[in-house]
Amino acid sequence: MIDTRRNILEKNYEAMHRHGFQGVRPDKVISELGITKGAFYHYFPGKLELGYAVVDEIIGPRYTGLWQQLEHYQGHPVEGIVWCLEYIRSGMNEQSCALGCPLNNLINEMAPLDEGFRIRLQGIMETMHSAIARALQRAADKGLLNRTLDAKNYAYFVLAAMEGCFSVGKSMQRRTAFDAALDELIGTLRGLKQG
Amino acid sequence: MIDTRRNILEKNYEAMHRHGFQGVRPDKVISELGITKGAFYHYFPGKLELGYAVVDEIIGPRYTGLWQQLEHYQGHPVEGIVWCLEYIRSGMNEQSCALGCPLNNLINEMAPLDEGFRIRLQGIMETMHSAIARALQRAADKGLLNRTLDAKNYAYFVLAAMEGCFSVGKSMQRRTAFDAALDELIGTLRGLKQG
DNA sequence: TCTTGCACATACCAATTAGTATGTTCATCT
DNA sequence: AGATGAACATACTAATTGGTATGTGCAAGA
Repeated sequence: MIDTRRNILEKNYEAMHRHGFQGVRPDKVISELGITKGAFYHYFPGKLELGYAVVDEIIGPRYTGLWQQLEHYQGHPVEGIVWCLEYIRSGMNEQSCALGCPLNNLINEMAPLDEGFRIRLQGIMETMHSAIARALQRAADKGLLNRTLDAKNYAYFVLAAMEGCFSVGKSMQRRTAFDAALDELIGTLRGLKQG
Repeated sequence: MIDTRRNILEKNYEAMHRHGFQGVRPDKVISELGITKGAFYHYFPGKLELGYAVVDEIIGPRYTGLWQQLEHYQGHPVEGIVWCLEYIRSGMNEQSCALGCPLNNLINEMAPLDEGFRIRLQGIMETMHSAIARALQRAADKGLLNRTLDAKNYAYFVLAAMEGCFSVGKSMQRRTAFDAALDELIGTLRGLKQG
C-alpha cells in the first residue's frame, strides 16, 4: 500500500461512522484492509489513540475547514452560513443521512466517556461556533440584520439546529425529514436579513 | 426487592444513558443492584430485548407523555411548545446536560445498527413530530401565526433544534451553551406569533 | 400434604477483544 | 558486505462478554 497508516485511519473512520467508536473492532477493519495487527500496532499505540487520530486528522479538518471559509465569504454573512449548510447538504445521500453526522455521533457517544475525545470534539465545536458567531457579528455590525441578537448565543442555536437535522434525518431514515428541517433552518436564518 | 424487573430496567437505563447501549455491561449493572445473572435472564431473554424494554417502558413513555400534553394545552399553541421545552429544561442539571438526551443518544448510536431499535425510536420521534405539527397547524388555522408555514416541516425543525441543543450542551459540557441555544429556539418560536 | 412453578442464585463456558511478543522482509546507510 | 531499522506478519494470551445449564427456596393451589 502507498500509505498504510492513512488507509487504516480512513477505514476505521468509516467503521466509526457506522458503529460508533465503541463498536469499532480494529481487528476486523484491518483484516478487511488485507493487513494484520502488526501493521496496526506499528502505527498506533492502541484503539484509543486511533480514535483520537481519526478526530484530529479526518473529522476535525473536514468541519473546521468548511466553516472557516465563512471568514472570506463575500456577500451577506447570513448567506455565507446558508452556503455552508447547503454544502453539507450537497455532500449527503440516503446512506450518509441514515448514518448521521460523524461529529454529532461522536459527541453523543464519547464526550461523557473520555476526556481525550471530549477535548478534541469540544475544540472542533468551538471553532465552528466562533466562525458562525463572527459571521453574525459582522452582519450585525454592518446593519445587515433586521433585529438585534447575541451573536454567540445565536451561533449556538445555529449549530444545534444543524446537528439536530442529522438526528432527525437519522431517526426517520429519510432525507426528506433532514431536508425539511434544514430548509426551515435556512428560512429562519434568511428571516434575519434586513429588508 | 419489590420489583426486581423494574429495578433492572431503571439501572440499565441509567447505564445506557451514560455508556450507550453497546457500552452497557448487564453483568456489572446487575451486580451493582446486588442481584445475579439468574434474575436478569429470568426477566429478559438477552441484552437486546433489555434495550428494547428500556425504550418501550422508560424512554418512550417519558417523551410521548410530555408532548402529547400539547393537545390539551390552553392558550397559544406556540406557548404550549415553549412550555414543553421549558419543562425539559427544568428537568436538567449540569450532569444530565453532560450526558445528553437519552433519546438523541440512542438514535445516534443505534438507529443504523438495529432495526428493532430503529423502529421504536422512529415511533417515538413520529409521535413527538405529530404533536408539534398538530399544535402548529391549530395555531395556523386560528390565524395565530404571522406567516404561513408548513406545519410538518416546521415541526421537524423544532425537533431538530431541540435535540441539537442537547448535542451542543454535551459537546461544550456546559449548561450555558444548552441554555443559550434553547433560548434562541424559544425566541424563534415566539417570533412566529401574531402581533 | 404434595406438587407445581415462579423467582432467583451458582457455576460453568465459548467467543470475542484488545493487546503483546516475537519473528521476517527489505531498503538504506556505512 | 554488513548493520540497522522501518514496515509489516504470525502466533499467542489474559480479560471480558454474553449466555447457558442447573440448582434452590418458597409461596400457592390441588
